[in-house]
Amino acid sequence: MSTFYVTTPIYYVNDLPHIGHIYTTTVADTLARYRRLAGDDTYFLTGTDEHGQNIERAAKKEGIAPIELADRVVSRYFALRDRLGFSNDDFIRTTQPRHYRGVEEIIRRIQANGDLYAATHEGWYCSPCETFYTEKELAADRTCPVHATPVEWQSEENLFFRLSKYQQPLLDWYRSHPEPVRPATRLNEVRSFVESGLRDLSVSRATLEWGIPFPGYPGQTVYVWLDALTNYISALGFGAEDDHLYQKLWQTGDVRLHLIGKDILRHHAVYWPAFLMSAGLPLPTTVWAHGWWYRDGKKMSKSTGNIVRPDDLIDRFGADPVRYFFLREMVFGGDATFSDEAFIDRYNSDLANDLGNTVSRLVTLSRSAFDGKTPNVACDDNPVRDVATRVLPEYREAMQELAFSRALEALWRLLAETNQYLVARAPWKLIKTEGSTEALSRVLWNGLEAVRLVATGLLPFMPKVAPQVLAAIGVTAVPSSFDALIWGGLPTGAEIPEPKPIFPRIDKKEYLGDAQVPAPDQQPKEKKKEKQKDSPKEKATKERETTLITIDKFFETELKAGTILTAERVPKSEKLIKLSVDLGEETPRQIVAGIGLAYQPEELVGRQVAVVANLQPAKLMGVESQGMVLAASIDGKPVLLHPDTQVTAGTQVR
RNA sequence: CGCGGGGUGGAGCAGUCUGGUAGCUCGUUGGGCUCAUAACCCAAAGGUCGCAGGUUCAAAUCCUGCCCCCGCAACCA
Repeated sequence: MSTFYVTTPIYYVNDLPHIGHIYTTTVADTLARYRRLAGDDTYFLTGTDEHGQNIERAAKKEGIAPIELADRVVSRYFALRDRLGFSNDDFIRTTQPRHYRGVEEIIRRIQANGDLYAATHEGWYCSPCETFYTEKELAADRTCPVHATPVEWQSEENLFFRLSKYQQPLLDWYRSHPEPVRPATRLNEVRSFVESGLRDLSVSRATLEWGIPFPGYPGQTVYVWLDALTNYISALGFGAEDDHLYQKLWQTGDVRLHLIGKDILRHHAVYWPAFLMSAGLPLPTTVWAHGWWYRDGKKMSKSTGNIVRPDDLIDRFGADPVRYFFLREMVFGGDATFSDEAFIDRYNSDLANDLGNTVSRLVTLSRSAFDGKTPNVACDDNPVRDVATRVLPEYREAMQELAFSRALEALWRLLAETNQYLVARAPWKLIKTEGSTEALSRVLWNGLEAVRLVATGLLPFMPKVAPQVLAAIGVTAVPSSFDALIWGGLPTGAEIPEPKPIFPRIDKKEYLGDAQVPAPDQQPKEKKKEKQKDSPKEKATKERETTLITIDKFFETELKAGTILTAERVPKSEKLIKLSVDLGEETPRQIVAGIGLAYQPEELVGRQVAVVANLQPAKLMGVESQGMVLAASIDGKPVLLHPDTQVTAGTQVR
């Protein structure tokens, strides 16, 4: 029995779970369930990354300890696990003692190998960011690209990992077989990154409090990736007295698979293997990166205010259809679009029509012809069986390749064949003309058997619903292995319950129509592509959306009418225009506005605009902006507001 | 020269590594069936595979150049 160890990234507790987490974990779960059924000694790990400045700061802001914040977010992940039926064998948190032990042990080994050295890390330091920037990263006048505040040249004593030493070993590893990084485009990407030269990596911070103390270097804290990546082995007991899981699954394991999003490819395909090489430990067998989900990538409908999150779909249709959609719609490795319309189309045509309806028609026929039971004679030689024996190996091959959509297509070919077969044999006619004959029994048994095979193949994908499908055709024992995945397993003469729709059809118009009516207390939200990456901006928007402010609060905003004196494009920027605006003050204000896609600088000069006058100055592309020009936003396209008649520059707006 | 992904019937995609009749799902049209969740079955229409060159007996696929779209970086203050 070979071992199969699959991991998701550990998720940063800075953010609540979102579609990206749900997706990766769903993939891992499906794979793990498949491998268990296939008979592999399977272990599935997920968890959370809980250290770092962001957590520290966010916790401080709320006046709670970082671990309290982490606990809170972790509880959300547990809720999600229950909701989506994730079958992870363990959940690692980087704040757990076992993880500390693992990190300490890997550092000990890396150090013993001479790959750690202390050096001065010099650079431009922004203290609000607690980050060093390179000259190139700074804004034009040497200010912080995030805060636009001055940075200082600081040097900090840090520990460095000799990443450069592993450039060639990594390149050799990429050449090894089977390909350690997949899909191939990602392998190319990472190879060209390594070929361009590797610099040693700083692996500690002196300014970081919330993290693992660096063993042997008081005052230093282990920096993110060395900490986080080690979870994959610390969770197995690496560095602990009892490390039997580590020994079985990692040290001598057959498959060590990391599923990741393509954004963290470099860390998993460069840093992590380099750390492992240095520590003298086995590398992952495969790092497999998937793409992004885009949301509503195409326009869904003309009416705005239509944001339906996966949560809503799960609430309404259950977790399994959403799991199905994830795995069927995205060609694993590529990008895909998540939209409600696509979901409903998939649900209706694949689940309601192809699967649900096929079950329904077979069950109805069988119950009426065979007294509420499955047919009493089985059949071993027919076109459905032929298709099944062809399609099942395709399904299994695709699953081995993580080609989930192909695996599902294969199962669906069997459903299509079943429907064709039914039309060809017309059992509903046989019932009328000949009654419950052996011939009829064979026909219906074949159809039901095909459904049984499909449902069995769907167990990894839809762990809650697939057993319901089996129960609907009289199979009450849920198979625990793919021994069940061969022709002939359907019991004859088994009781079948009264059929009820497992996948009720969704009325698309009604559903999308409903969703399009925003709740009364909610502003219509701007619809935009939503990347699954963390976006602080997006979160801020969410928090704001229903907040009412007092009039006093509003008057804190100083709005003025102003006249644009000059306008020019910010170099190298596509949408920024630098304006100087007369606000009735001694000197005109320099304001940068993101309206360059909608307006030409020439047409702006002389116009009057509404300006937020008491906004904290900020740097955009290195240019200071001392205010904000107000504009209406149509699908992100700005339309400037201006006074109805000419007014004196500096006139108050309220 | 910033990095990356993409351009294949109306829509969404596969196929490109390894050249050989252009494929899938949805949608459309016509027909069939009536067991079934307005479902299912059959048939048809619909494509200069972004453009231009090149290699080849043969190019969606390989080579060269170009155009366009989308993400990210670093931009709605």
